[in-house]
Amino acid sequence: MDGFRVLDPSFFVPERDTREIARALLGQILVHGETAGRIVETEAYLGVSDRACHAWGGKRSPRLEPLYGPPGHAYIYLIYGMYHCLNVVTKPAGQPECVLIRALEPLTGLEIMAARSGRTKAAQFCSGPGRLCRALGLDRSLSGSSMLTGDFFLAEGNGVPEDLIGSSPRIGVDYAGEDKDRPWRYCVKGSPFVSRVPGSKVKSADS
DNA sequence: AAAATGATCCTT
DNA sequence: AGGATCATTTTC
Repeated sequence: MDGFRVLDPSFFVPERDTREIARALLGQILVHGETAGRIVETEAYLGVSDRACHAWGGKRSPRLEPLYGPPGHAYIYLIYGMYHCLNVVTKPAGQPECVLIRALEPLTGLEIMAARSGRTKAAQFCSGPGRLCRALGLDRSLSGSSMLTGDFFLAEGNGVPEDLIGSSPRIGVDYAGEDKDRPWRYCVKGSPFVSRVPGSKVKSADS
């Protein structure tokens, strides 16, 4: 049932730019227990100099500690009192950069995802950061854990060719001033599993 | 101690 | 367009 191979730690070499990692994560696989999906949408958050990043200005708090941890670790937080968002730390400890995973194409455990989400269309199970955490059963108890080992991990996929990757401004960061329009959101072009089609205001996967 | 605030999603 | 819902942060 498994057959997923954990992503090699060299994926997170220190000199690799977080935006490049965000692009390279497209087409890789996110696994938690019996559920798994192919990453089709990501956003890069560039640490202390990025006003949209939680660690902007070097801010620290107990919630943010995982973001200052080693690459390949998860930073998961609760948003709006009801949804969780999953980020992958991209840089060595002390350098708080990460990639927000925004959407997956469901691969395994479809019935579990359907039950958790209360939905019937697979295109709606994981099309959004809150949705995918709900469908995979992720919450902040997993924040700070490594995603390069265990039953919650990143696995090798086929990647996505450069010409199939689109970029657009990040979602929901209007507070970020001069950084709010930076095109650091990446989507697999034409994928029906992304949260919103770039350029459109409306959710793509909703009926 | 109290108030404000979300890297969202769902319903009207 | 507005409400749900609460951990975390900010303000008093």
